[in-house]
Amino acid sequence: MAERPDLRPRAKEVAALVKRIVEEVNKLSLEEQRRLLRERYSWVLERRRQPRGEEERQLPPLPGAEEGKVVTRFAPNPDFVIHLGNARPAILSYMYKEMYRGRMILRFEDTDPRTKTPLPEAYLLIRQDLEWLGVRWDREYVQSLRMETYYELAKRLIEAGGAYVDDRPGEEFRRYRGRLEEYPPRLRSIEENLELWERMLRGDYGEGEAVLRVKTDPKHPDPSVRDWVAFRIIDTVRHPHPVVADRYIVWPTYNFAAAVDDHLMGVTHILRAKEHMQNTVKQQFLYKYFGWEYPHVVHFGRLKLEDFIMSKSLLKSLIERGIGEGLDDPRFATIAGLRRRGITAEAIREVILSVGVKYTDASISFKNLAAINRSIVDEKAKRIMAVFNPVKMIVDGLPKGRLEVEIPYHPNGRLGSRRITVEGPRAELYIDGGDVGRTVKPGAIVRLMEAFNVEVVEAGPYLVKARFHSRELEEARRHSAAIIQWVPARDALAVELVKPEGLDLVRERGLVEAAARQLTTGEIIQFVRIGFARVDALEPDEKGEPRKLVAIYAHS
RNA sequence: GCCGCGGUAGUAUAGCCCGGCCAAGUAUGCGGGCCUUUCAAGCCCGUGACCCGGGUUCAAAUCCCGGCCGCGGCACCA
Repeated sequence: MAERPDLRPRAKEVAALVKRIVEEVNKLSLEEQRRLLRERYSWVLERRRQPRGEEERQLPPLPGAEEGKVVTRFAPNPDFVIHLGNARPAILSYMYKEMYRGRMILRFEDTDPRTKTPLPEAYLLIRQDLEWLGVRWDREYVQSLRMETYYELAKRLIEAGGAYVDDRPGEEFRRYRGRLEEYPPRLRSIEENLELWERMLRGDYGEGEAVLRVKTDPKHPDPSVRDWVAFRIIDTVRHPHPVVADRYIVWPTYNFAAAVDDHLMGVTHILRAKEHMQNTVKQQFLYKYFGWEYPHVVHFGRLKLEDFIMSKSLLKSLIERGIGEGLDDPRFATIAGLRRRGITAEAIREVILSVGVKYTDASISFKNLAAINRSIVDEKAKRIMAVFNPVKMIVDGLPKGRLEVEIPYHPNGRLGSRRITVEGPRAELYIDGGDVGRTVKPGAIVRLMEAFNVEVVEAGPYLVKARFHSRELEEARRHSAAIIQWVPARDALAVELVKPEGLDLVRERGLVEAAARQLTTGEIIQFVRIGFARVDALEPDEKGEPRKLVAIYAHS
């Protein structure tokens, strides 16, 4: 019917016909049906074979977007670093800009030195996080450096009769809420407003003593829309701004600054979370007064990482109380925190792309993120042997002399290899405490991965004694031997694996093979049979030699 | 409370605008198997969803109405 709309008026006839034929076909045997299908209707089979939904995932088109003319923006408040939730508008803005070969703007919205005091280092950290995410922008603005522009626009707005100075206490305004038309400040002349505005700028008013309000619909169903505040006074002597200190006391609110900037900067498409929906309504009043055209807006729901604290203020207070190691604590869902625990930018981009632009909130589990990350990291991560809660194993009966094995860093062989040597006839090495008593028990044949097989003689909690059994892998297979990782005692390096678990950091201590000395900070590796981890530090001793490898666990 | 927006498997998403190629696709998770010098990866099989109720229609995940549930906003925050 979808293909032949011309048949629709005769749907009843068609339905009857279909029914008859289906009955007829059902009378045939399965073999008969197959044969007929192959001989007479092979095109049906052809079509079936085509996989569905295999096309590359793409973002839905942007409303009103023109190739080469799209301008998007990401406008963070530098009072904190960005987290996975903020990454959504950032990445989507960037992807759409790329999709339409447009431009992207990065704008720091730092117009509240009092309750959302900007963090001086955040300006840089946010840029770094964005760059790491692969987000590239074309122009950059800082709102606190654009105050003169806002003042000028405010004046124009007053001149257009779109705003008035309200020098009464806030309660007074609220009292008039139902009959705003009669609110005395609202009735002031343009001249009077201009004069009062000049006095605000001059510093005649203190905090809370005067605001500039935008004249909106006094009967708007949402009371917050009614004559919203465009400028207020902030005592910057007491609350200095990290960029402009106490140079200004009259500050635009978010709705004024953002609205004006979006137009001035030529933004054509605003991609933002749905908590801003009411703001669109408010800002449109300004656009009407100025005779501007409002950009296209795309709203989407929140993106949550399950079991992670996503709230900025909560994260902030945790850090202030000294819980956590800072903005990049691996327990936090900040971009820096995720990076530090081995989540790649590619994985984050993929999650955000897969979540797309829906109104509904999305809650991603870490397992899900990990699955995506694993597929990215798997082919690049060196396989390294490390043992935790190490137990010493003494192997006797080895062939005399040097036993040298060359082990590739990755089964695909593309990551190079390292050599590990063992000295016969008696070797000391360490195995993972978790294996002792399980697969490593008296009488068992165990293969030390990539090296040789041993027969366990004694398996105590602190010492395992074993006897060399054979070299060949086939021999291990014949005995269905467990294959375990191990570390030669001679030049083992201390390792600490930090596992973020909820709000805890569990530290597991162990030993890692000597090759770990060659790793670099930031590298993502896989501890064989344990999981993926990111090298956080190679701590040196007094002589500058690596003393300990610190890695943060990512996922299995 | 008022205003706005949503509701497809455990999770995320496709399909909804424009009703019939949808007895609903994909990814991940989960269960099982194969393969493998890792408990990773890979391969195969299985699992499981249109919030509820009415209506329109030959035909509803898709359109309409009602309900329920969830989210967001209601600042001199952004």
